[in-house]
Amino acid sequence: MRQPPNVAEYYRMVWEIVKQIPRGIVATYGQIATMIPVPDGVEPSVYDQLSPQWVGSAMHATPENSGVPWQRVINSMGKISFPEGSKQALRQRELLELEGVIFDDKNRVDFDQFGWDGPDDDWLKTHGFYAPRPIRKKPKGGQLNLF
DNA sequence: CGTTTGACTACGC
DNA sequence: CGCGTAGCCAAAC
Repeated sequence: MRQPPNVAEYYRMVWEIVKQIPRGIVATYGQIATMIPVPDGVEPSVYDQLSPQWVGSAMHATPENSGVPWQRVINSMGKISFPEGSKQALRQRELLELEGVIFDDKNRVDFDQFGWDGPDDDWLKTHGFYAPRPIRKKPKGGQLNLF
């Protein structure tokens, strides 16, 4: 399945979540997927496996001028998921760099520095989404929050 | 109409 | 976070 059962509904949820990603921050396809409840009729194992691609499809289908910051969603390797050097990849990178996101010499973004932690619990509760799986290994800003 | 191709990720080396 | 591949299937060629 390259598309979820309820495409329109699923895409709507994806876009709603992506709109919450702050400027200068990036999230992964899989991260967005884990925030959305498994659709009825879909096996959880199947969902885990295909949902990241569904999110990718949702990004592909993002309407222009919809205000959805599609450029802030990249793959789990911290890279842009368009062929390197392609017009679309350059476009996405340009948009992110304008927001202050930095790419290393291997065209990767450091999640410890720019990774998203997800919306606040209040927003998640209100909209019925789960908190995303942690993408950063180190605390934000590398600060020490040990009391 | 058969083949290729995905805005992906987890997993095994 | 190196590298290759399975898993999935609608849609484009």
